Amino acid sequence: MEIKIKNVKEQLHSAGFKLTPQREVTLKILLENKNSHLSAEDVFLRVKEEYPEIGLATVYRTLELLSDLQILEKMNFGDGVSRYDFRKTGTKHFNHHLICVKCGKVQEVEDDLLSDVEKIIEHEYGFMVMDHRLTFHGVCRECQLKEDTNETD
Amino acid sequence: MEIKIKNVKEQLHSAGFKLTPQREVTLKILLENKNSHLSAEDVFLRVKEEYPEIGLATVYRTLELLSDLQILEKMNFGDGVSRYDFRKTGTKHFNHHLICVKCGKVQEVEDDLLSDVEKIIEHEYGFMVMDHRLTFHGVCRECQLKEDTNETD
DNA sequence: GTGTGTGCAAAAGATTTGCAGGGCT
DNA sequence: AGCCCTGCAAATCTTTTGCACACAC
Repeated sequence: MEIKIKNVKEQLHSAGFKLTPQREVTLKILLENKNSHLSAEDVFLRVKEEYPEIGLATVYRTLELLSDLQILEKMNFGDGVSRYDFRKTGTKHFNHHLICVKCGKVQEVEDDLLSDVEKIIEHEYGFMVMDHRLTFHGVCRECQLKEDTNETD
Repeated sequence: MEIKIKNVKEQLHSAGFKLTPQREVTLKILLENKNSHLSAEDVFLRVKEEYPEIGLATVYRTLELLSDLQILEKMNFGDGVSRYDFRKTGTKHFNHHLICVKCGKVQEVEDDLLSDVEKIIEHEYGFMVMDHRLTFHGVCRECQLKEDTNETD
């Protein structure tokens, strides 16, 4: 369940790559911000605090490498930047996201709610589903409460 | 059901904008390529054939304007470019997309398959859903047939 | 010494913006 | 005249790439 750096190190080695200090710090930051869907820039800034010599290109290369190895998932919420987070292993990596249009928070939904929908797609459209992305835009619980209290919107 | 330029013209006027020749050609191209999910560049190149003086910035501005007016929907399939298509009016604009990883074709699913899922999200997560994006990645019927015939992949 | 990985700077690609000019009212 | 709209070029932003150097085996 828990992702460990040691674990990733083995995956890197078995694919012929090394766990360099830069990659290790990057991984550490990602582990500390699990489910935060950081952008490359976000990761870069945080890694830089701990490893100031790092270059943005290295962060991009690391994020791409880890995505290729299916350790990270690269996703895109339509705001022009790619965001990265650990790919869930147990759940067939079928996560959904709830994006609050008020506060911008991104919340994960780990339940797989789409198996029925997928069956329909496969039967009705003859489309063999390999993966899916589901994003809901709306207002999160906290912002709904805030709105009720403070009607200044 | 059918979108007409005249109709859009009225929407523009009531919002204080004009239907310029550039905007009209852009609309015409979009109408001719409904459900094709053209990128700004795609639209630009096609408009240019008919209206060579147009600038790319104008196309961007038109696409943004029409998206603001909820005539177009701006979407993003994670390939780094925004794509545009008419927003479906009848269907609560809840369309889903099937993206074929073999041939790149994007197919529309107009059925609303998510009303049950949405209820779960609202009840379980207290999240007020306003819109959603659902994309399936997989292999379309045609490419599956091609693969069966020609096992050269 | 061969190869991988890095930092920097430059390049590339998509989109936005500043500005002067054009047309309509 | 005033205002909206346009084309062009420049600017911006994200991401990728080229290159020389460093480090490991």
